[in-house]
Amino acid sequence: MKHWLIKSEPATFGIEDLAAAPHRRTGWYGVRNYQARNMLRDEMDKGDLAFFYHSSCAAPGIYGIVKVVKAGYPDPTAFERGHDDYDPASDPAVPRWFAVDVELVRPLAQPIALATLKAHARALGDLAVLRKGNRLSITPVTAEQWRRVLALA
DNA sequence: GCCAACGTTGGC
DNA sequence: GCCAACGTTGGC
Repeated sequence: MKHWLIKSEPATFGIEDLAAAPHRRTGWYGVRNYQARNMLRDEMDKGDLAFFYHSSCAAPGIYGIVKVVKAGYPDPTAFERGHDDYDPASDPAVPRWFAVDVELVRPLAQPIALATLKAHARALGDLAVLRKGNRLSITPVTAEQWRRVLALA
């Protein structure tokens, strides 16, 4: 089982939206970056766990834990004419963009602020979300990093 | 709003 | 293949 960190802007879709979703599940749609696409398509497996991270907000940080409940499949929004994430270059016969489904395991009673992660940067090693200029919306987390991050909650 | 970092596009 | 221009991300 692998571990990940996935980012979302709470103004668009936050941990509370996931908690309110049917079966507390959602399709992780709209990723339009090839590196992240490759992880969705090739590396994320059913059963993997991920930190749910809020970005571009007043208090960025980790707000919950989610589980991958469906491995990579073609992102349907790429084929929806008129959808914000529609990509006319994505041919259904050769899909360009992928998604997974995630389910909320639990929100963190005490979210882990980005500032807290930074304060423990040394112990967390090369945690991708702490890298300067990091913009990837999906990043891998090692088992050791996962454990150490959780210990900060 | 500012700015650094990065990805993508397109001319050559 | 190079590289400048541009758009986006995301913290502050």
